Amino acid sequence: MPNKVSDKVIGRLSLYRRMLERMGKPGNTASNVFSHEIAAMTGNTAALVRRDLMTIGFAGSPKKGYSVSELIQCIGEYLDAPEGQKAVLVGVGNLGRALLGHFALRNPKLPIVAAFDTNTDLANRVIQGCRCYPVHEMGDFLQENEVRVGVITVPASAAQEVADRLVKNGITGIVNFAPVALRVPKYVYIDNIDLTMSLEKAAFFARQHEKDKELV
Amino acid sequence: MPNKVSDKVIGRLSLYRRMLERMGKPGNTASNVFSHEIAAMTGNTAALVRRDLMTIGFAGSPKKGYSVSELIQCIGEYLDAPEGQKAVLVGVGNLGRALLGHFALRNPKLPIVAAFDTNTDLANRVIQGCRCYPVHEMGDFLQENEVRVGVITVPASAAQEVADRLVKNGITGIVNFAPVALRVPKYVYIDNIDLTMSLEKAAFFARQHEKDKELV
DNA sequence: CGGTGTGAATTAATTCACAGCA
DNA sequence: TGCTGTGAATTAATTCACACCG
Repeated sequence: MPNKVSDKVIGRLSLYRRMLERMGKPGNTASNVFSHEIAAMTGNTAALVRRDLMTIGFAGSPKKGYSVSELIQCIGEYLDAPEGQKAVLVGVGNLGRALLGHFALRNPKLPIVAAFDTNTDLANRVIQGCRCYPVHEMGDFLQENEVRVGVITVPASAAQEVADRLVKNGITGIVNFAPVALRVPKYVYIDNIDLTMSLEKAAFFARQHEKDKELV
Repeated sequence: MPNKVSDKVIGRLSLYRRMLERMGKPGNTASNVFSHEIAAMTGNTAALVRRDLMTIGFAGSPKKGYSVSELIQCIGEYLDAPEGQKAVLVGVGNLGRALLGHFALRNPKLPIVAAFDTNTDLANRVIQGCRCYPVHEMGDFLQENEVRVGVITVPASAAQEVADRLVKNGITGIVNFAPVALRVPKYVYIDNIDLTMSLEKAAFFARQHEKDKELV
């Protein structure tokens, strides 16, 4: 049904949800929010928040705003697979381990069910609550468990090969931390996270913005 | 000079450079590239590459394309601070450690010169080649070393406080891994990297794209 | 030809601005 | 009054398409 929704909208919805869940935590005092409040929490404008909610067909009332719990549920129905979705991670180096810890128990609808590495010493060890397997078992595992989401944290030199194997075994969504442009079929979604690029951008704009400092 | 260049252009330039450096590595056989080759390496279109190079005023020749070494140098002059730039990292947990390893020796013009953590057990330990200090020494360190770039890898609950202290002590560019919208003055650049969002996006589009699979 | 450089056109993303509602 | 929902306008990002060059 949700035909042609942009990457950016999906990203923001994910963020709205996380912030709303945090809101609901302590005494759950506020059961309603206004678009400008969501905007402030997430660093966006109120108009953009309303647009985003429009695209998932969620309506509020001018008087009370949006129901927090209903909105969380609506975003969940939109974003999550009803029966949940399994993900795997490939490359259990420093970064891989850190991410396993990071993702563990984050979204119960989207667990990382296995990790793979060429280092056979890791085989069957459990890291951050996630069991590791040797890479040669990856194909079978993906097929048997119908995994569709993969995280790549191997060195750049191995990333294309890993991507090829993931795609061959049914993965259609990838988060890639290796600094290479992976070549995959058009139907496979890739989100590239380039840490070096991010640092270099921050450094560049740190210099740019420093000049404007006094003006503000 | 470079007034009003977008975040995206800067990001791509950083990526072009990295790919070009990789090219130049082995026998340095190819000393020239065409825009469509850069495009293929980085997952962009040739037209976009040419536009980006236009914005930094780099010209090639129709016959030979662009000189690899000259282009690397030109991008460097554009992106890097001539005398280099120091960065720090705050929050030496799993993710922080992994990033220290990742950034170590990446770009010699942009070293991570120190890490900070509330855990005093880490004080003066050297992790991934980077010395750790207790957070209470952060302000002085930043001032004395004229640091302008910071990486935040603390838990969400501590991120705003850390950001405030960074900004107060002169930081104008931040890479933020905590899932919160940091409130900072307008002149401070922030790149938010939200790992959970990335995973959820990949999961969403994995499902979307699966439907189109046969069509491709 | 097979490139580059670039104005013009297009498409995507965001904001404006306002009617309508409780 | 202060919000939502949304068409229209605006702004940003990318692609088109073509003159020109060796």
